[in-house]
Amino acid sequence: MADNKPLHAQLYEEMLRRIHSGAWAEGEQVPSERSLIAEFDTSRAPVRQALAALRADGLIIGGRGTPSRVQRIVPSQSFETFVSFTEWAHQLGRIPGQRVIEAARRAATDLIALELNLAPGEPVVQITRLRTLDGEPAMLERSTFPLHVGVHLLVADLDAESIYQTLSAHHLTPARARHVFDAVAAEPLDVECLGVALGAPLLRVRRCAYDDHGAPVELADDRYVPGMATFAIENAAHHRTTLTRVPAEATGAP
Amino acid sequence: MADNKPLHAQLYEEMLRRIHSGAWAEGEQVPSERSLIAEFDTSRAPVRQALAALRADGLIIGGRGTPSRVQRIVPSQSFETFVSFTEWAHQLGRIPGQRVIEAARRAATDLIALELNLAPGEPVVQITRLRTLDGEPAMLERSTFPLHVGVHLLVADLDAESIYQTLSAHHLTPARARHVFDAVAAEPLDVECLGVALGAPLLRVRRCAYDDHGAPVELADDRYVPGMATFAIENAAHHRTTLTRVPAEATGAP
DNA sequence: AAGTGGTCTAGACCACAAT
DNA sequence: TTGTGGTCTAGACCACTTA
Repeated sequence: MADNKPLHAQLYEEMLRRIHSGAWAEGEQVPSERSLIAEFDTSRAPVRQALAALRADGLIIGGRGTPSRVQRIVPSQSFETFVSFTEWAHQLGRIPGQRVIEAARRAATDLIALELNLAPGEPVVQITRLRTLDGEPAMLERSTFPLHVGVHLLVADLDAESIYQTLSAHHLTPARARHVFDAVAAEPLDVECLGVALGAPLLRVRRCAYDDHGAPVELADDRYVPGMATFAIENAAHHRTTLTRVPAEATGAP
Repeated sequence: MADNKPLHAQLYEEMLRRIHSGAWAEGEQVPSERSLIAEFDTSRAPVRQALAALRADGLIIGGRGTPSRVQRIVPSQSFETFVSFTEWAHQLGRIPGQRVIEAARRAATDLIALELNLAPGEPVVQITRLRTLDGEPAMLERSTFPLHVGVHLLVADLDAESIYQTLSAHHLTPARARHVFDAVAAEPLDVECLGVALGAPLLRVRRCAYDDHGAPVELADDRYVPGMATFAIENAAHHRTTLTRVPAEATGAP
């Protein structure tokens, strides 16, 4: 193991391995802090810091008199999986597909310029794609990119490649995103691509993604066919909230 | 100040006050840990624990050689504010309202029994309420409670009181929740209560809330009028994801 | 009564950024 | 070089749960 990482981070990774390998079984007790201190021959702070990280991940619970227990093994989706439709579908074991409806270069409207931190009228690249799951229409994606980002996409084979992957190859990986959820009625283009009735309800997810330095990378308007995908949030008073995009059938018990 | 809270929690609250009051101005440096140790006449651990909590809330950033700085004053919503419509409206400075459409005791359907971890046919309490913001219809809430929870609600004045508050008074405070988002077409009852057209798109949020011990407390189906409220998620590769229910006008830049 | 996690003290050394 | 936060040690006492 690399020695450059802090001890608590190494302990965290080791504990993660033990949970995923089943050495620390789901529902069973985690060894006591004192025994972990003895095993790793260290002091209490790094052990507690590692355990706190597991706790924040929702992987262990309990305490206060009782030994901590392993809570669940299925983790929340990574940022990458959450942001990228392609990654998400692959993780589910389903086949993502896409068909480019339009890829255009045009001048930014005032609203888009504001969100992307550009001057009104500056050129942007707009790409409209139909996204499918196992061949069935699932979502219509309207994405807008600043020109310096979009140029890489105009020359890419978007019918075969993930936008996320293409951007990553040019060191334009999104590092932060804001998603806003609401419902809209299907417009004519939605009707044509998604095969729903005019005015049918669609789940709209508007996304603005930023790079490492906080510069806007993408502005998107995704419209999901109900029944194909939903979004789930688990949040608790005491630990980190987790986010998942889920196939619509799985409503999910505790 | 109550003395029963741990020191780090008291420090956290005091620091929160200073940030909200402007004593620690946005963008400015937070006093150094050493000076805070001196001021509060304590040791480093509680001070660092309080600062770590602020950091997890996204209220302060920085470090590693540089002093920490106050990041933003509008924090993400607490679990309580996120879960409770009433709390949320109050925090926005808007006036929440509610009208009970129905409050009934009936037998659980198979689906509801499954989600609430009851036997099919066991009694449950179902409450349908219209929620308003500044007098305008905003959301139709269909909640189902296990009988031992719901009995407290059947005798409460739900037109005046928050369900969340009523439950808290009986030590039934939700501690964990799962929210699932999708879009649905307005049904006749939605039309009647919310004043939208039949088939109009509504943002549906299905919620299952659990108490401290993991026992289901509430199963809800909330339908929001587009334009009255949306939900926003900020998620980053490296920080905790934050969740906010926002008035629909504010799309929000970085 | 014994064991657990929660909290706190009082030090120490480190990497890093600004001066 | 100085000050910052990041990490770690080696103790201690507490509240709580379980047996």
